[in-house]
Amino acid sequence: MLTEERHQLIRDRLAADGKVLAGELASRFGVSEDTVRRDLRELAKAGQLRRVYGGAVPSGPFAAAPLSQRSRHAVEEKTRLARAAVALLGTGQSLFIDGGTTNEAIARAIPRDMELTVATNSLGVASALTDLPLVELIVLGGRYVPDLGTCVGTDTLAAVAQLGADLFFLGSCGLDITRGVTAFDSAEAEVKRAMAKNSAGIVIAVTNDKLATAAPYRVAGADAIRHLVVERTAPAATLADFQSRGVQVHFA
Amino acid sequence: MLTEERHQLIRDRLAADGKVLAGELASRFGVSEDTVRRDLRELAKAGQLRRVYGGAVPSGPFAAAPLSQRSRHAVEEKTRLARAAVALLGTGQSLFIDGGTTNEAIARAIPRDMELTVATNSLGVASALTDLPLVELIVLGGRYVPDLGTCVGTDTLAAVAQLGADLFFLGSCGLDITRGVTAFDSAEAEVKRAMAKNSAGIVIAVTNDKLATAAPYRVAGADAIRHLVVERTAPAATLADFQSRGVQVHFA
DNA sequence: GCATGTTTTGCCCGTTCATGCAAGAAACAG
DNA sequence: CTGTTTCTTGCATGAACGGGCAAAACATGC
Repeated sequence: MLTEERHQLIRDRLAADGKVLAGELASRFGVSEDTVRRDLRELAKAGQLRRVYGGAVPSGPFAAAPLSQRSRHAVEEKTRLARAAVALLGTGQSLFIDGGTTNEAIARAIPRDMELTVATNSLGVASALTDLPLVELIVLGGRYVPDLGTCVGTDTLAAVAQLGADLFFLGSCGLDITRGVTAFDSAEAEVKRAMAKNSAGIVIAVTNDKLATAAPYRVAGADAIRHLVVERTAPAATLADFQSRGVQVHFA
Repeated sequence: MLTEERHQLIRDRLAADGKVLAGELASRFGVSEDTVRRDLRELAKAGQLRRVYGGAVPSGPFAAAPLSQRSRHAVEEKTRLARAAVALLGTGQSLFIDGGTTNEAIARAIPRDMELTVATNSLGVASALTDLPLVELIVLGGRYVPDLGTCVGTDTLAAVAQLGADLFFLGSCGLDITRGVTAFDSAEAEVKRAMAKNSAGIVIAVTNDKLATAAPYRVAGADAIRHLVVERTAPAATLADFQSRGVQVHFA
């Protein structure tokens, strides 16, 4: 039984059943579970499946949920980031919040007794805020983009143009000291630019994997950021670059 | 049974039924209730559902009422109504859908392979539609009203004015043969009127308790309704009144 | 054929993770 | 207010995990 042969069978079985179990594969292939675990580890590294305790599940296309599941560590890390980001808020402020899982975590981290006015084009953020009695919520409508979980387009831009905010929580982007804040989608970037233009300060909370990466569309320069919320393990050199541009860095 | 697998099944069931019960899931999965509770807690932490006493409901505006209040009969009845309402749809049509639990049930009942363009001011309806790959979703933004679960105001009206639809699913209102369709809120009624004006036909699906009741604000006359979807147990006399005004009555 | 280096595999061990159970707290129903 | 159900927390147990190691299988060069 060749290694490559096993890999192909695992892929097939995953596509057919939607999951595989390490123990089951071991007995089916006649190899030890350690070998199967190694196979799964390699396939996961290549992005062909997602490793979970006890086996593996498909990655990507099968993850139909808009708030696609991330690893447990990522969830907790984002929650920590969110708490630190919320600490920047003052009662009575008005905010723009756009899309991304980190921004959704921030929305969930807002305490119930905080009075705010929030405008968002993210359905996830909006849903999280509907529970909060003291938050005045303004939904920025438009054409909904499933991949982003947000609304974009001319309608969205028109709605943003009529509003102003103290802070703008800018999410799910690439962040690079020279290229600044960048987005993966043209229409998305346009909305972000409009929000940035109409707010007094920009807040960005990112996990380490987003630091020092860049996407095609430019949103704002690094010096436009007022607050940057990062993990404690973020590389100090990168942070120093941002700080030299006047960015205030906060640790989760 | 993989933990991840249970999580996916819980998400699916929640999307299909609008609720899950801890005990029921435990026996279905063959695990202890503690494990199910842990699953629900994790999913709630990730923002994928909202935990309530006895089980969980979808996150966002669905969750306003505790589980006890959403009686089993009402959920099942609304699901039946929803199926009958969806039968009125044709591929490629464009729709307005406004708020209300019945309209949310209708949104959830739309099959995955149906191609539609849907504009809605209800966050609950929008959330339900984000899963559907062939639905072009337009979110009608504006000031969010927690009690209604919908957006209203001038922004909403402006967005509606730019659109047209084949059918308008008008929800959560009073219905009376002489006073017609009525709403509880002034701004809400205004949005409903705008949607009615820009659509070719109005569809109303109601449970029996909404028949022959009226609210302060008038939306449309009884003869403006094209399709009325009701329970099998709806009083025949009332239905005959509507039919004499040219309303097509459909039973769930 | 023989020696050598590489890859694969199985085993061991300390660690992490999922699960069920028990006890106390909280929420609901009557 | 009282009893019951459900929930959370802590804990113990067994399964799954990753890393290290050595043997086996394989490839390569002489």
